[in-house]
Amino acid sequence: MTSPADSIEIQNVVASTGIGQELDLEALADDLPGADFNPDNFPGLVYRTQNPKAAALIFRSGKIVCTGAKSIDDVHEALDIIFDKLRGLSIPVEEDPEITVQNIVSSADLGHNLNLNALAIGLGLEDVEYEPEQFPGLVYRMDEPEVVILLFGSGKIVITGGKQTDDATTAVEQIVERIENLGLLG
Amino acid sequence: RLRKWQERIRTKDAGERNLQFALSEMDRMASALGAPRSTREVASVLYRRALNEDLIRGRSIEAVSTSCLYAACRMEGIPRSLDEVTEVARVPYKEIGRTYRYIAQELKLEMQPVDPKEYVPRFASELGVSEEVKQKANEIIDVSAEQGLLSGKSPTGFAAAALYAASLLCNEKKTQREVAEVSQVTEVTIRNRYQEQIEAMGLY
DNA sequence: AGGTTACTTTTTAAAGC
DNA sequence: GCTTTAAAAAGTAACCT
Repeated sequence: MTSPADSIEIQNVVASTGIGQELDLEALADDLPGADFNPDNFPGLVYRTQNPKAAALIFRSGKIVCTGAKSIDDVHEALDIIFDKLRGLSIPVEEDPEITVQNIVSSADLGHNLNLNALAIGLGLEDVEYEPEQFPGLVYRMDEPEVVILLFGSGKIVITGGKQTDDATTAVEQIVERIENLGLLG
Repeated sequence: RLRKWQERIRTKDAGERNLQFALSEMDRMASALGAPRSTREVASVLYRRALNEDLIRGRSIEAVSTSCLYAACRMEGIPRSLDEVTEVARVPYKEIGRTYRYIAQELKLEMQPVDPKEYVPRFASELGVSEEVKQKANEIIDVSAEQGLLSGKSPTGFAAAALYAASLLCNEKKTQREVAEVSQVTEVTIRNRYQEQIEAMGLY
């Protein structure tokens, strides 16, 4: 028997860090092949790593946002690549800049179709946003852990807003229990 | 002290002027949408509640007025789709949707999802089909919704497909194009929902 | 009629308007 | 509030063949 918690897959990890050094993004855009910098549109320089696949937003302040990685390890690997590139450009970067995970997006499968109409009423209309005319997913804001869950008619779900790896696991266990108690799972 | 008093008067006057503007806007849009007087009254009550609870700060009067009217139509059981409302509104679709969700949440309206059957009478009369077609469409909606086909689907597209299917079953055929026009849904969506619904009815 | 692309929702940091 | 980045879910839409 496979439980929904076993179907959890991390899809995206967002993290922030900083090199503790101001940067000249115009010069960096010229020195970093593949860098996208359009200060008129957005103040950050966009740099993409291939292995692991991730995108970094580098700011003038030296602060960096990394997104698109599939695991926390990948976030560290991607940022290490960027730190080394900067060092290669004679830009001083601290030994191990602190990296903070800001958001983890995961997907999972409850294994049964869901009646979203009944679920909206069962979970409580005050805690739920379900507007199928605008978006097919039901939006449920969970308090503990503090995450947002998108539930679809297929039983597939998305858990986002968590900062720890096990937030998604706890959230899935909680939502499965609530849906089961409502008699709305399978 | 006098300044504060004057400012209060000014704010109150501005609020009253804005309220009059909001009421006239809701009236204009309600007329354009063919919504009855009761709907305008519900919408104005919602707007006054939003005003009293200070929900308009940081939002445009237009967006709040439009959202109140959209919510009122739904509460009265005679919904207008966001696309239809957008056609007579002066704010974009996305802003109406976002403002509506905010107002519904803050005023604790506890809005139920729109029942596709609520679109049948209006779409049917615009198509000029018989009472039999309406009844058949309602039956198709109930049967396919019971089989779980409604989850995540647009109520407008669901109603449109049911009316298309019903018109065929009752020998009063309306083309997908005709149904698409009155429902503001694409023919592709009608086709997709139609296929699922006739299977649910055991009619393929 | 089908296929591709792209937009809707949620989350999160960053700097600045 | 907006701008940008990534990712999943499923529905709808626009455009092309």
